[in-house]
Amino acid sequence: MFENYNKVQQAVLETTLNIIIRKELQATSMALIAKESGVSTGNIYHYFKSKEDIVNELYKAIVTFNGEQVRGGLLKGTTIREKFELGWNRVIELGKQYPQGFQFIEQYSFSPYIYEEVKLEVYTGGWCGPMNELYQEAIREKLFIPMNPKMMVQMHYGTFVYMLKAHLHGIFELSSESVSGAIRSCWNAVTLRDIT
Amino acid sequence: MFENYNKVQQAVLETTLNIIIRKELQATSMALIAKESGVSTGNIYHYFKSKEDIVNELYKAIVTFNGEQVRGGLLKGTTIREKFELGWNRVIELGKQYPQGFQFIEQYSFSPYIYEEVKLEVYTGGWCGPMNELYQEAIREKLFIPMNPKMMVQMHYGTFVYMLKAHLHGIFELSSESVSGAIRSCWNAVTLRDIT
DNA sequence: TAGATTAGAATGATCATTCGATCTTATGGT
DNA sequence: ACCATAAGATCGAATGATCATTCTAATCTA
Repeated sequence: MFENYNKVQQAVLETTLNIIIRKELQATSMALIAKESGVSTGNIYHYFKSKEDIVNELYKAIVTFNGEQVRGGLLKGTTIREKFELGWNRVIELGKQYPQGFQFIEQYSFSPYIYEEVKLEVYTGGWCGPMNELYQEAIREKLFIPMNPKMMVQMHYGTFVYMLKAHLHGIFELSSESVSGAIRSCWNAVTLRDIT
Repeated sequence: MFENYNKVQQAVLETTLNIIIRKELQATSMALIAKESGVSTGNIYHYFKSKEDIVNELYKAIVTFNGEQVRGGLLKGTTIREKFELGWNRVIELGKQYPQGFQFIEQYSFSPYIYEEVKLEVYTGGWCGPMNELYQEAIREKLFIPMNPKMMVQMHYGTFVYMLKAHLHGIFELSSESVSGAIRSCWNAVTLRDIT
């Protein structure tokens, strides 16, 4: 997840993620990050401009990583349906595999603490664009109902986010059958058919 | 939203909500709450045990209020389909009408800052229980596909949460047609039919 | 005039950030 | 091969600001 950073930066980013999820941003002090990461406060400031900078870098790293993974899934598919399934599958897999990163993005994607410029930079390089295009194409081919494609993507993302949240909070288990069932149900929700 | 509190408490809760949404919890200082609410710090501590207490009380107040509204919608309907539509409509209306409350709950429902006991207390008095039962009934009557009802409710809630989030961030407008379209699409996603 | 309410300065803790010193590493001259 | 030296990396104590909370005195109310 942090391959593009050096050892010290990796330690700081990983530790910060860990503490934020465990104790909230406001309880995440530089002293604590220093202690848990094994990097002195002085040295942290050698690699990061400020605390804000650490958190924004963390955000950037995770969303970029997720974007690459999901785009990879989208490219693997050939038909629209295949791309749909592979793409969303990656989203869910990422949430299961990196729960802390998932929770962090969930909590901070709408937070004023993350700079607008970072959010934008990351949105364009993420997976939303390609997914929006996929939906657009599906509408053009009369496969999906004529709804705002961006809205559909957001809604489907919300579906999986809450499925993952509930799973991470132990409300229910998430078998591969229930995942594919959920994806299929989303597909059904937006494909054209006669009954209303 | 804060009918059960006195004038001072209302001012403090409203101001706190406002600042938290604008500036994050960590930038929400008692001094700022005092200044913006017109209540001195000393007096705030006359009505609240601590800062944590204010935030938890805020959480409780909003979720309780939302719970009452949505349960009211559920009771108004007679058929399952009507209850489904009226219930989710209330959820969306609440988000549109009280965007700050909506955002606050969204950000803090999974935060360690809110006591587990408050989350639990509020969950039982909220709308999740009645909605779960509605889904359970729909499954029993072979109207819905045989999926974990709690999971379905979470997924549908996520759908509307992200629709609202995108709307609040100006990605698209939310007409009453697109809202009812979204609800219909959720209904279609889980009702039984022949095509896969 | 007693009790409840309000005010805001005082307190002590904690925090982000800075700074000067020490340690490590890489380089180049002998 | 060996050392001198400079540049970068690391450290943790010091700094000054800010914060949650407390306390005492003032004000209101019934």
